[in-house]
Amino acid sequence: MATCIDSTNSEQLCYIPCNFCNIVLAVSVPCSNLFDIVTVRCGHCTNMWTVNMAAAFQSSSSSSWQSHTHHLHQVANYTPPEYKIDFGSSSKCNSRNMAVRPSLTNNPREERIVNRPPEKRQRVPSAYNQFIKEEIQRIKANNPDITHREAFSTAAKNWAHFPHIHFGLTLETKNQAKLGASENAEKHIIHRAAMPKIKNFTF
DNA sequence: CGGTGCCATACTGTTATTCG
DNA sequence: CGAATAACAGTATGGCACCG
Repeated sequence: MATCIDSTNSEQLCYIPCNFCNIVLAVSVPCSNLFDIVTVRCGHCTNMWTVNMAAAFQSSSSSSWQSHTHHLHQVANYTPPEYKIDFGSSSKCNSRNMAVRPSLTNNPREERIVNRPPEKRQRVPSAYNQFIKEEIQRIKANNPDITHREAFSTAAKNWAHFPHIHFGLTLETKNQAKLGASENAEKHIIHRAAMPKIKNFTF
């Protein structure tokens, strides 16, 4: 049924085919929920269904993994407009919105040229966008009285001060280059436990 | 007065354009 | 043709202006 691949230490990227439109959704599932029953909503057809993540995990045997590898590679490199998925009925992750991508296998280069809207471009939110979104929520949760402007500013500074935690992207190179500089920003250290869930987008 | 739309914030990534 | 530069879109949301 579903196939899961390694994403980060805290989340697992799973590919779950939609029961209704057969589109394969890339779902980022927290490791704590990997063996729960979660509700998935297809961003393409908007239908919802439940997925037993434990069964999904077991069904993704090593034999089937080979046959999926190529397809998943295509999924991972596809950058369509974002679809949302939520775990509405899951008691453990009822408030999370997950970014998912339908597994259309269009040529990214071709889409870049052909599917360009005539006026406004629809773009997939970058890692920075994701960071800001979740960081603002976190800051406001910690400081309910803070203004949105201040929260936004703080989130942006956190991003600027911690390039090495940018969702694990280019971790190795940036970390080496900016490790020394980041030491000066020690006072801004964010409680890692409170950090937004890192999504290892592979666009 | 309610609904709608725009702007502001910081910053990055993508795309288009220009120039050597 | 490749590099450099500019413009724009995206993230959330409060506040303000405008219109019916």
